[in-house]
Amino acid sequence: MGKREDNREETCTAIIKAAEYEFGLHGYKATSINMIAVRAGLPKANIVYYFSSKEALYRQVLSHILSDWNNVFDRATIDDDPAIVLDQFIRTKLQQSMHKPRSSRIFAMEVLQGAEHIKEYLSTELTAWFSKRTRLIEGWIAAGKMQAVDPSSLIFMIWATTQHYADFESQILVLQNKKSYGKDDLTRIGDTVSAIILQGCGLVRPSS
Amino acid sequence: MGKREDNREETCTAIIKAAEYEFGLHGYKATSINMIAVRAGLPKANIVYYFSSKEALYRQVLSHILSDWNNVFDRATIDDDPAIVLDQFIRTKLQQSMHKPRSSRIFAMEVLQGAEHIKEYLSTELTAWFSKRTRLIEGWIAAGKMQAVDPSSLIFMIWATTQHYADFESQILVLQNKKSYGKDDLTRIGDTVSAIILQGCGLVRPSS
DNA sequence: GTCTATAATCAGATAGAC
DNA sequence: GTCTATCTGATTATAGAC
Repeated sequence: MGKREDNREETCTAIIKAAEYEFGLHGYKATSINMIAVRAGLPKANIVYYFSSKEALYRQVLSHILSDWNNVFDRATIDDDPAIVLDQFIRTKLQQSMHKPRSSRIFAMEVLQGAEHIKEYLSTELTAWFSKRTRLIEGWIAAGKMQAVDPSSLIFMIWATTQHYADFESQILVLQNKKSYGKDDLTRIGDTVSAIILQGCGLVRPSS
Repeated sequence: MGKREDNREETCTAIIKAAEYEFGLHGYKATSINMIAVRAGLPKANIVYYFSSKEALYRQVLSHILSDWNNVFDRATIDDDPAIVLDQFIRTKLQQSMHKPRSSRIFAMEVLQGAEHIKEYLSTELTAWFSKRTRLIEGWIAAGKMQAVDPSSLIFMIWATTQHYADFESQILVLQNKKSYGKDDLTRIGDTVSAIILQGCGLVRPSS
């Protein structure tokens, strides 16, 4: 009995991983249960057996991705230096984006198509996170720690820029005549993006 | 005969418009020919009659979108003021993004899924445009008109930020508890984004 | 040229053998 | 628990009537 349950868990994990891969490549609708089954090395009926439906599996994949999205920014307070926090936030996001591009793409496609499956997450968890962070930025501005900027636009700008490298990877690689990102790319892009945004908010980048 | 051809052209335009709408809402795969037919007010066989296949219609929609994408930036030269050009570029892109969100989303989904249908456009037209623009920025930097920044990252940053408002509209509206963008949003966002990016490049925004 | 009816294919989900 | 075979429905594309 113990062994069986272990197998079940392992199998489920393998299926979610395969599903994440395929959904991240083709999107929800264009991914068939069979594609996932082939990648997981299982007959397609097993997929449905473990996750009753394609949509249920997709929801599992989504929540698996969202649970992975915790940031440095989460723990920042008004006493912290906005330059250090924002720099870290940008670099961490960029790293996530370039390290797990398929997760980012699944999320992007979900939002692009109306975010029907994650409406609740957006309107509860993320909204709470977002209003805390905008208030923190307002606090920094009020305390004279940074220039007056619209906090929402600033956060969207950081999200947009960092996710762009995952979501538009195919375009970027063509334009730069590359096959994949290198380690130097991550550094160069991080430096540029962080420099522009920090300086744009009247902040000085930490020298570390 | 003249009348018939006129009708044909009108019908084709109506179909492309309907297709753009539906593809922009659900993406390529999740949009059925029937959805397009219903929106265009035609029987679905007519869609296939005018555009031999779903994919051919999709390609038409894509090229229709791409032909619409000319920017202020296109005509800028080294003698222009980078502050004015970049400010205009940002605001125009933002306006396009918020005014035609579905076009932006079709393009985004296409790139997200590997850009198979527009590989040629990316590697010819867009690559040419891109290398011209990066060289222009390098020229400005060499001429001391702006601070040294990585030109590619700067362009990607502007693309990412401006498109974000179309592509992630559903997320943004939830987070800001709105039903749609207002005219004031366009102004506020344009001001913030332009201010951060220009200041981030060591430029002073034109006062107009 | 325009549309109805239909063929051919492929998807998600189920029933039931092992 | 695991897998094969099958059902049901939807989709693209075509054939052919008007």
